[in-house]
Amino acid sequence: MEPKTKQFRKRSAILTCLQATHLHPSAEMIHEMLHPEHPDISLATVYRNLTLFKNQGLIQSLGTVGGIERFDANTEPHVHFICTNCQAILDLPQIAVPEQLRSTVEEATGCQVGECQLSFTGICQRCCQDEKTA
Amino acid sequence: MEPKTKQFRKRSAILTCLQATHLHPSAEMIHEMLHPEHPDISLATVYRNLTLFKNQGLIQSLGTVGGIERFDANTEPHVHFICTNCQAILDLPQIAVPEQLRSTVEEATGCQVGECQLSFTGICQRCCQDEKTA
DNA sequence: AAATAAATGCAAATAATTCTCATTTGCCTA
DNA sequence: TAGGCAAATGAGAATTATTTGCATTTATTT
Repeated sequence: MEPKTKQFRKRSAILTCLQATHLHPSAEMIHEMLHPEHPDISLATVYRNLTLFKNQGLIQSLGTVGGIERFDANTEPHVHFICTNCQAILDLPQIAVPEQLRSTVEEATGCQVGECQLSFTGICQRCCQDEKTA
Repeated sequence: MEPKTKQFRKRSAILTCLQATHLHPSAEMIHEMLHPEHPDISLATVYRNLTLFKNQGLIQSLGTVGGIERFDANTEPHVHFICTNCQAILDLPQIAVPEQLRSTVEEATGCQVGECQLSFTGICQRCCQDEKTA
């Protein structure tokens, strides 16, 4: 569903790229992934549109890994595994986010809870294998 | 328990400061908190020692909030609330970390799980009140 | 076609963190 | 006690992810 006008071609490309990948990429990763098809998209535009999408609630930030912010087009609450060796971020659809805790937190603290993030860190399967080989 | 030698006075001061606060501070916050008693501790030393403590497992990083890394001397798994308005980080001792999920993750993915982080974001009680007042 | 508004590229600015290197400090040994 | 050594530190430069200013392009509207 290409946008009718050319006005948002680059913007759409950025969002589509993020929606199409499992990599939970950084701005620069997106910029590189787009380069073959859209070599005229600048890194600043990627950053600007990611900020825009974030404010619109179209995407979410997963925070920084190794000092670099990572993004996810899946805004449903779900769990992540972060490899501290290769910086890969994997979805863990096997694990449920304890959504019912939201109200527990609100009652216990008087805070107004928005998001809930659950993530595990460690060494991913691929890196475990590579360690053995090396 | 002041260290026997003067060698680690500054290092100890940094760790003690982090252990004594609930604020989950950044490097700069620690630097400022230390300033009255230790005006001769440089920010670089705070950063260096925090990195050291982290590698030694004496403290943990909570990731970045508003682009700034925050630290916690409590390395036990526990849950946090992060206020997206004032950047405060609160402990949520009322909520248990789902530790048993660790093995679930390992079995489901073949990853080697290290840490588990559960955090809620939203508006803290104080900021909720301030909104009404303003 | 002109006017207007939004989107973008480029390069400079920003800011948290890291690094370099000279200096200080404490410890160990002769 | 003096001298040597290694670790720790301060100061500021360097690094680097991200943001911003501004001129230009692009699309829409009149």
